Amino acid sequence: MSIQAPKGFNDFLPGEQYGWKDSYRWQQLEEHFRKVAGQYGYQEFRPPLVEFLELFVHGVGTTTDIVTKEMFNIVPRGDDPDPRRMAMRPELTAGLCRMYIENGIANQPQPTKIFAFGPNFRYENVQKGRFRQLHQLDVEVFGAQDPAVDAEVIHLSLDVVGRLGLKGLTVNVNSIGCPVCRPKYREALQNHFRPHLAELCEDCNTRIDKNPLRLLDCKKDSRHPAQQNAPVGLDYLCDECKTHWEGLLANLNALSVNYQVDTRIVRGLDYYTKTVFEVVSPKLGAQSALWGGGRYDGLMETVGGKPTPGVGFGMGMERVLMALEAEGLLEGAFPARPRMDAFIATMGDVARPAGLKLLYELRAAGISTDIDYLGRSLKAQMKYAGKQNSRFVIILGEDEVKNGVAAVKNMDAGEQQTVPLTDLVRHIQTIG
RNA sequence: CUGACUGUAGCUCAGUUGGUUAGAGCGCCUGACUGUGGCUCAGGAGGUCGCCGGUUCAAAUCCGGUCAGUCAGCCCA
Repeated sequence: MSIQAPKGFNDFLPGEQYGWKDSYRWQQLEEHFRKVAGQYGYQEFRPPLVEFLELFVHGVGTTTDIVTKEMFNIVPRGDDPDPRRMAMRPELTAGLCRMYIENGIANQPQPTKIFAFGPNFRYENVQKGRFRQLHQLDVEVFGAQDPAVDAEVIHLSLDVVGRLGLKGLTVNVNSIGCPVCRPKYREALQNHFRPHLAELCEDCNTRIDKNPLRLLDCKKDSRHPAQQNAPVGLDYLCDECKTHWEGLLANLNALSVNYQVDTRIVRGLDYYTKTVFEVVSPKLGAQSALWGGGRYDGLMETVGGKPTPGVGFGMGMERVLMALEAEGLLEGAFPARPRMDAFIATMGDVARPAGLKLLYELRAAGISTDIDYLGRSLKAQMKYAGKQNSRFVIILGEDEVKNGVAAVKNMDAGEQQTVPLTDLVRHIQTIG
């Protein structure tokens, strides 16, 4: 084997045989997302793929796995006067906050409703549904704390996949409070788990001081009795968070969103406050989360902006496409590749230049057209046109050129007629 | 990083208890008509059997190592 793609980096090629890696399906998923987000009033932001490392450290959180062990770092050249490290973005939210601050978007009409999508990079152990270059569809709302916005964002995310036919998903929601109430809950968790530390795993022993909420989503110790009767975060919410939580549920009910309250989801990113949610599919194996998100009212301040509430989600494009494939919905979700309108088959040295001239005339008229570049026989050109699924084959030989006509074969009907060159565009547009 | 499984043609895979020029299907190219696709038929191109070493008269096959891939732990999208 010669050189291969790096581990966790996928190739996307055109062709249905590539399944969820079919580049045409990716193109359609992106267009679909643009359309749905547009209908909800969201506008596209395009953050760079690289930011200063500092932004992600502050934005994503110093205790997160993403920052502590999964960052693709970029070390500046030795002769670069700016010595700051940069990093490939591991997620989109931090960069979007930076854009919002740096461009003074807060001075535009609020709230700011953003969609974005593209590749993110995490130095992970590769597995089914988990890659080092992963793609996300992302939505953020800055500048509104109304729980109706949390509900809108959740509804939007479900709408995106719902319109593609994906069903049987579980929507888990929870509230993890705010800087006012979370310390009390953290303390309650620490007091609850501390007596059992000797029986818990190494990670849990570290987490109890750094991030006790994540004791709850430890898989190793999930069956430990201390997990079963652990304090529930919802019981510790302050008045403001409690009101927000109840408002969220009321709004979700009003929108007929089918959700489950799961008090164990806490999310792996530090910036969340109040609402957190996760949507999982039963069809994906170990990496079952299709998307997740929540509210992060403190994030904008953390990365250097004025206090601004925010809520959003990141949806895994690979996982959505894989779930569609597992459900047999890939063909149904995305229409078939558009056909070519015409293929020009020429014979001989006289017809060739005439064919090339015609090729560009048809293209200029908006007719998708191709021609043979391998000097093949007429038979082989016909065969090739058939494989390309062209609607028409325009045949040019010496006789046709001499008479200013072309033999036009309708490949579906198998019929052929003689058409004046001056009438070709209209002929194809009429029938096609 | 740990564990399990897997590496043979572009793709999906056969390959017997080690034995001569390593096979099939699909795909690709050419021909069966000196100007007509899909079907059929004939032919062709394409492989240092992941790599290195060992055992043997002989290794795709057995052994060791190594690299790569897949899935799982962990974590998340």
